[in-house]
Amino acid sequence: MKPIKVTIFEDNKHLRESLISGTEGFSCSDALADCDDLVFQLKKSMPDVVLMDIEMPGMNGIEAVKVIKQQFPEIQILMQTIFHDDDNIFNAVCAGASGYILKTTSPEGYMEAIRDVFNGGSPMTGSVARRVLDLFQQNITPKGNTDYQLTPKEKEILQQLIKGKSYKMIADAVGSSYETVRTHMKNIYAKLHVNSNTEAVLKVLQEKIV
Amino acid sequence: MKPIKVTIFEDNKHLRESLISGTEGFSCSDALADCDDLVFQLKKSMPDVVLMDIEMPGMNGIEAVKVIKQQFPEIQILMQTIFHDDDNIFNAVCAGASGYILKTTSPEGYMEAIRDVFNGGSPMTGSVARRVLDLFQQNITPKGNTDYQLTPKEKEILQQLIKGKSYKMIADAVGSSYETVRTHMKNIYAKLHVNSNTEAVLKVLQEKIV
DNA sequence: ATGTTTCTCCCGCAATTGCGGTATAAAGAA
DNA sequence: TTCTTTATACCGCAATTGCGGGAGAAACAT
Repeated sequence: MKPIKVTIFEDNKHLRESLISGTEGFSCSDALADCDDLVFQLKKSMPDVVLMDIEMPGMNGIEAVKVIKQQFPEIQILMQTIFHDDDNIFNAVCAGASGYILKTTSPEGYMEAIRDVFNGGSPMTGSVARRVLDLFQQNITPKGNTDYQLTPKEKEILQQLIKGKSYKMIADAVGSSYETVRTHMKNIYAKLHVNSNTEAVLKVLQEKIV
Repeated sequence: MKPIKVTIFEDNKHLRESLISGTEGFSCSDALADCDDLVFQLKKSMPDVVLMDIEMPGMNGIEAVKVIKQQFPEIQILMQTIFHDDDNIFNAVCAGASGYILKTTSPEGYMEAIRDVFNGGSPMTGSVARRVLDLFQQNITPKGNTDYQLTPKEKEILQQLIKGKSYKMIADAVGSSYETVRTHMKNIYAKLHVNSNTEAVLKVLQEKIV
């Protein structure tokens, strides 16, 4: 088992450098006090995980996340901060950070979090998770308040339609004849008050019908 | 400080009932083995937090979440499960659950999680958080990773197309002839590798082109 | 000066779609 | 039982779209 290579961006880097280097299964590929030559440094050390301080001198930690994710999308980024500043954490998450921990976290917690991001997880506190969740739920549920009284079959056909299929393909997919699909489509158009394929697809996607 | 009122939905409910009742700052308002009369039961006990098992007899735990959130949006729901089944957890989160813990969680972990959801947090494991995060970032970021080399005019036409307009209407909108629009569309189709109006619209919307 | 790209426009033809009918059978409600 | 809804299926015709060409003008790069 190869050790997880970690690069640390932190003001007082020596604190955690020894911790990581001294723990089984981890290796510290680099420890930097600022974000100068960010890309160059990372190219040299090529870490699996970056431990990034949100409060950095010079380049902002969140800016750094953006740069890293753009240049090295495969590197997992774990944010750390002294404050429990939801806004910053939230921005970092949007920028591409995969997890977030407080600096008050125990050494074991640190290693656990690093292992978690490396394995594709996103360790974070409940309050951060909630903020992400709220925005997420808001985005996926713009409330299909309008009811178009579509029958099950009609919805089934619409689901195929919004995959970009033609009537023939839909007929095949839902097990009805081509002509039957056409009949259903006529009824769907009437119910949705549209008069083209495209309009129907747009209405379904935008109003989250089916 | 009033105790946090918790209602438990679980198969072997007695396990946790005593735990919650016996802990300072918590009270168990109810403990139910199934989701019969869900709304009636909740009206009676009016809990702050619902501890819901994802694997429930009768009504599915996720369905229950939907019902509860619709009827009592202020109740916080904490999911619990034996398995680490990302799909179910993910669905639960979409349905309105605010947090998620494994049943193997320690008693202290349980109380911590309940306190967390009550206080507006969303306790969850790293892997669930990651799934939510991924979908979230996908919906937020312009996602311009794919470049189809569309010309300005082609993009302009696509913008009209995703409003549901026909070629004739587009021609009018962009100030070109019907035939010109058709020519552009041909080129667009070739660049996007699609062969129908619907597919083009879907690709543009999904990949946030234009 | 020459080639490339972009925008422009037209023709033709096949396929698909939009819309108007008609019609039968099963299921459910009145 | 009769009426309504849903799903099934077909016909015809007009309009639109998809795809194959060709072709000119302007802008831009080499």
